[in-house]
Amino acid sequence: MTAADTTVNESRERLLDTAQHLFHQRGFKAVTMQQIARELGVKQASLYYHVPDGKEQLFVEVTTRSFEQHRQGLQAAIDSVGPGFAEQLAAAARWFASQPPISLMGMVYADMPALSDRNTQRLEGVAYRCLFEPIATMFREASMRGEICPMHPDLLAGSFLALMDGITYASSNQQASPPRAAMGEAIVSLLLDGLRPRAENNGAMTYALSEN
Amino acid sequence: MTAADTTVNESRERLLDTAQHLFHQRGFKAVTMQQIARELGVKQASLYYHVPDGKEQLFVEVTTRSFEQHRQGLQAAIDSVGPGFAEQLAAAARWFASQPPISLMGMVYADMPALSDRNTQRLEGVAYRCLFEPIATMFREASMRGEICPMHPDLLAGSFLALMDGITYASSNQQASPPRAAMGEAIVSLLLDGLRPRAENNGAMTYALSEN
DNA sequence: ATTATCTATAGATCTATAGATAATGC
DNA sequence: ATTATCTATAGATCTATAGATAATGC
Repeated sequence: MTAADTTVNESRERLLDTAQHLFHQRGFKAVTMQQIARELGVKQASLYYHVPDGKEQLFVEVTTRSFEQHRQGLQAAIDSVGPGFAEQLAAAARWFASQPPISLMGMVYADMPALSDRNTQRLEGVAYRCLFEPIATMFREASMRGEICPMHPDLLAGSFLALMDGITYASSNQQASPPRAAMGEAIVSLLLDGLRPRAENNGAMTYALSEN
Repeated sequence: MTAADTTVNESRERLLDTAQHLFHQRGFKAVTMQQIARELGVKQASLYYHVPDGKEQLFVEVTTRSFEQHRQGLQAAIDSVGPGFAEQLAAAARWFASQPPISLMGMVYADMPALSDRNTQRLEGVAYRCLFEPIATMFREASMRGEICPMHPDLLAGSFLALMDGITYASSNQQASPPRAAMGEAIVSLLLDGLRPRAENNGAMTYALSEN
């Protein structure tokens, strides 16, 4: 515990990565320490050497880590394209499409209720700060610059997150679904221009109706 | 089993209602037979008289029932407003806002992996037929009538479902969130007109920027 | 005789701990 | 001596079954 604090701990990192992957794919309750151990090729009890505080703490740690990564990547993506809102929204969508799914709504539905109140509150706070806040700020600033119609930034941020979360569902569930990046682009243009045909149709629409 | 098939079975209905409520609020794995029994004021083992095929079959039954109810209500809502797309979309949104949440994405994330393959496929089929199909058809027909820009109806249906699912999340999670019906309206106008300011701004936007 | 409950419990998991064991570095 | 694993297992759940018990209707 003393020297390992500073040293890069290879085994522990592998454990966290594996747990993160499994948890975010199947949920806290559905994943057992047994399964994580099997994936790593060790015995279940051996995990507790690296994670002495147990399964719930492990979940909180990897989820927090994942959300922090999203905050950083999301902010970098938004900042990388300058102050135009349409570009920022597209950059945010590309970021989500490039990342492994988070199933935010699934977590709230199934994982949070299984955690202690303290951990639920903590994770909700992290989710707010890392995912909701950066996006709401983007909408709020665009609104103040007059680039978008004045709608409640919180509602827009929640809608955007729900849509990004939904891309996961569609692409895992549907047979022969389009790539996630293309779905992200289509959703961005939907959010920008809406469904109603415009007089000045400048061809921003992708994803035209094919068959079915 | 012989006479009870036709007779309305009061206790069994109460059991199904309670199970449906709990399952769709917390998920298949998180809800125990113990909890369902406690809610009903009976002992856990007594449930098996009404549901001899066990917990998983109970989940499949109540989820199927719930999806069928959605199909009926959704179709009735859409049909009740005639052929105008904007009205149909608003009616569908009102339907979802009026119903207890389904957490469709949460189910796919957490519940499906815990079921047998057979039951997963069955429920996916029911979800497709009851939720996805009616909405995709609405978009497809509006598209053919030229009322909306030509975008892939499946993508639009998935996006709409994700947004309706997301309303749940926002209204359960956010402090002092607006009522679900108002969020539904705002999302409909967002989908119709998009975020970009229009020259001919006919004031369809609700939910104007307030504070924060 | 049928219906609907109950008590008791087997059997299956799952988390987490205790203590042994092997390998590595001083 | 420290690090990282292992075996073994206690203790807590959870599902589902077996068989007893009470109430109702013929």
